[in-house]
Amino acid sequence: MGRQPCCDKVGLKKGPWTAEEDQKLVSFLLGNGQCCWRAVPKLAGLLRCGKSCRLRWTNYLRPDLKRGLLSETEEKTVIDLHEQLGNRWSKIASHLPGRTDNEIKNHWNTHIKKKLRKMGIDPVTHKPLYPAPPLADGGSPEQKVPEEEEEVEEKSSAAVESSTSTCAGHDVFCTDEVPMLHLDDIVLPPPCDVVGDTAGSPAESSSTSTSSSGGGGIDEEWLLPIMEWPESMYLMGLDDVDMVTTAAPAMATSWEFEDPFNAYQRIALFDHHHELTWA
DNA sequence: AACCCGGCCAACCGCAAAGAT
DNA sequence: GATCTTTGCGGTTGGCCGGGT
Repeated sequence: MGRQPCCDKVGLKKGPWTAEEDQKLVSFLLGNGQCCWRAVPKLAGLLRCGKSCRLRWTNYLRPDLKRGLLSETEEKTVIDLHEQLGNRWSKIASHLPGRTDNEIKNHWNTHIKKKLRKMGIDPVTHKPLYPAPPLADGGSPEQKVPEEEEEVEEKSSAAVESSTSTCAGHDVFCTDEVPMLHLDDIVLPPPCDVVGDTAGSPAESSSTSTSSSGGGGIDEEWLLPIMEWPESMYLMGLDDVDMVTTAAPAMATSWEFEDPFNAYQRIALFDHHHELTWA
């Protein structure tokens, strides 16, 4: 009964990922795409189980991830979807581009749940925690909130209104608020002429990483090796994985983990380029 | 300064679903 | 159709960090 845990093999590493492991995983996945997760750690030279690799990629390393707290609109969407779908975090996440199910789940448990309770709303049923008097006719009257919570209630009344009103009036999700890369946005440049085009990529929000390049924009040192990959890698088969992993240090030299997502957006461009060329 | 406590979030675990044979 | 393998999902945990005492 029950399957063996995939990570119980002796010698497999657990716990937090190191920058080096991240590099290996990203390098491998960018070079080879997402294939069989079980084979990924071996091919990428990682002492992790495939599951752990997949999780790390989908929750943290994926180029299209959006970081930071959920916006009010996103939060509203989550509440609305949760009412419809329950704890189906992955379904909910699919409506919020750039957000992961794990992120939403965490945010729900740490922020939204609490918020709803303070508002007198049961986060499970999305109904008032404190039942209304039976004679209430039509519509649900304002639920009585314990005195200690009234202040909070007042402060967030606007939020209550918006979140609860979404149940009836919410029509379309505002995914346009999420800056995502679309195929149309990507001008596929000739392989050696990409730097200029990507300089205005939508990643400006995280452009604080000026630590080494000083230019405040694209780190060409970093970008060039990446964008030059396809030329050689298209010629590689899976047997050439070693080449990919040994090529990684070239990009690793200027890998900026303090603000990796500026870079990741660039990787996304590369990834699209790569995929399209493959196709 | 030291300790405690709670919040937060990355990562793990176990199960279920989907896919392959 | 049965069995096995792989992937995906949701619940839970563990450790770090900041604020309070």
